[in-house]
Amino acid sequence: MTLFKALGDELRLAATLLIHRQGELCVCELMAAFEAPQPKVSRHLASLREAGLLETERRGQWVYYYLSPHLPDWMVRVLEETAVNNPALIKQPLARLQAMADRPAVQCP
Amino acid sequence: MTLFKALGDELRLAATLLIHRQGELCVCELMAAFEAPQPKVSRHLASLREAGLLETERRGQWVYYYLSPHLPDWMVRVLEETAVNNPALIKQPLARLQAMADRPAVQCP
DNA sequence: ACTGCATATTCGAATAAGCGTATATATTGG
DNA sequence: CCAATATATACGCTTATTCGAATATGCAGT
Repeated sequence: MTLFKALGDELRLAATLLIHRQGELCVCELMAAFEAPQPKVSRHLASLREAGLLETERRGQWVYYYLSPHLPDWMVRVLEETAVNNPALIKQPLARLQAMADRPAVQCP
Repeated sequence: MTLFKALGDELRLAATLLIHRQGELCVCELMAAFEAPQPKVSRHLASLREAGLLETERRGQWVYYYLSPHLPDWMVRVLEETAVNNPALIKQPLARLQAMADRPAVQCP
């Protein structure tokens, strides 16, 4: 699966941008952000990982997804170019994420 | 069809990059460059046009495809970033194009 | 060990993409 | 008008994607 094929699905694209923006997110946060059923989110994340875009780290019951540190710089630039010029893609998901109650590891102590 | 979906097919991606690099190309030149049957090339070009990436101009019997001048700058940057970092994508097609005999409007008089 | 929660995977069905063959349209030159 | 060339489209078929529902796995706390 090539980069563009991986980003060709809107959920995968928006999830990738949201994850990049937030540093890392777990599956349940993405479910809330996109109001999508769990298997759907999980499957799309799996294909992003298989495409080499994301990596995962389990912490307790949660699995966190983050941009692969091995992603070539130009791919990161493509993502950032896309994010800057398409804020609408993640606007609502970001709002829902921030409004989410009981987020597992909120970054602000 | 979004940008990334349009570029998700390898022929569409490579054809777009080749067209961008060459300024414009007609269908028969792309057939030669990619050694692909005419309906296949034509269909993929049509979907790139429907996606807003390409526009066409008929000159005589030939229909020339070129990057849409209305393409947002960031999309052009994405294409150029991709081209610079993936030269292999169009290397052989470019060689076949340059080796092509009887090209319709060769640019060097 | 058992329960609950988070995540992953499997399965079958529905939909969409892509392809080759055949055919249609457009243009040029007799 | 006719033939030849370039391009576009329609059709039937095959293969990929995507989905929801159900099930499996993995970890935490009791």
